[in-house]
Amino acid sequence: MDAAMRGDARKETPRSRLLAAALALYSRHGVNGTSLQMIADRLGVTKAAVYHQFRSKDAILLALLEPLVSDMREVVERAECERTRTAQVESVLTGVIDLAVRHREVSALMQADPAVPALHASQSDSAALSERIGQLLLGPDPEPGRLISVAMLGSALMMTGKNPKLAAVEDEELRRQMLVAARRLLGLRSRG
Amino acid sequence: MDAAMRGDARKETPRSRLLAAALALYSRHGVNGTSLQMIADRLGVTKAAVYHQFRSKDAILLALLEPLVSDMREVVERAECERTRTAQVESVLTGVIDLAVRHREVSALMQADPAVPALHASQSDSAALSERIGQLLLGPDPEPGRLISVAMLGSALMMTGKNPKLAAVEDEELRRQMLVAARRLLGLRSRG
DNA sequence: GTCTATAGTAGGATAGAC
DNA sequence: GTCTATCCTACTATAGAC
Repeated sequence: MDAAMRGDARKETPRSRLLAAALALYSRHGVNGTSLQMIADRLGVTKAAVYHQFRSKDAILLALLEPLVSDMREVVERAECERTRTAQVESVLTGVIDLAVRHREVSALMQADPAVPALHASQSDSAALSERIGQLLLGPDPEPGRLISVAMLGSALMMTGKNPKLAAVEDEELRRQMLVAARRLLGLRSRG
Repeated sequence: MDAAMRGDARKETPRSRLLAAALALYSRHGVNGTSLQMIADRLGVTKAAVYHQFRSKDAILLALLEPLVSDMREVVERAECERTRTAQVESVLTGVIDLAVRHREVSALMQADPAVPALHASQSDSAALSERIGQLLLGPDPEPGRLISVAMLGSALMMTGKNPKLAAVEDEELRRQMLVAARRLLGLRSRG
């Protein structure tokens, strides 16, 4: 299996190639800045061929987000089962970092692209999951300092993977360093 | 002077009202997701009236970014004059946080909207300023851990002000708490 | 400074042949 | 699964009246 397709596709299907092309363009130009014509051109086909794979432009975005949303749901549900605050924070922190590193580009897309909330308004709702993640990190009745640290952490975790300077950093290394930095940001002790 | 217009406009001109409307829509829907019709509708006028104030859609975005870019340039140039690494980091950190708080929505727009790099490719170039800010924070020959902390900090600083949960937080409080959190993230001692 | 009207283009999406 | 051809809508932008 090629290294570039880890995690998104087991086989090189027309569908998976289309999704990869769309993700690259969405990351660079934004969803609203990318036309179906641009996607088709990148694949060397016509728009009609794109419509054979997906019934609409929204369907492409949904398909791109689906694996991330699914992983987010799993992370949130697992963390919410923990019984101490410390364990909840620990669980959600490692879970979100893992997911942000595995889905680097899609995470940034979900965090920053205005087309995502517009789409999920009537859909499976990534916003609610982000909200639950925030609550887990905040805990009950947070001080302003905590509120602000957690807000900063949210942007940092989801957006960092897209940074071109980190493109060459291995997943494992990136995960480890992000976890250390996130603990510092929240004022947690590094685990011995 | 009304509290809502601090920093962007001394008088309530048609131009300043237009910029405020555009910024609100750009923040919510993205630049590419906002049409001139939407801006005109929000002001209760027609598109032609918008074109009387700005010759193109790009010109509106440029006018919105200009005060932030100008402040960024000032911050970078001041920091680059400092002679010790510690003083450079201190200067750029306080400067960027101050600017990110004063221009909360525009900062997030510049950081996250794909229309901004597309525009500045041929313009005054905010990308080069961001690059210089990154260099000041990184220093020469950074370890991977530092590279990743600084990448996280960059997203965090520019995006945090847009967080709706922090809308009620006063500028002064937000600035102070962001500075404390940023120091923790970078592993700096709080100033005594 | 705002309007009506319109040009010219590009967008998402569909129909039907191969 | 990909094509050509087309529909309809929305977009940016301009011209010219008030």
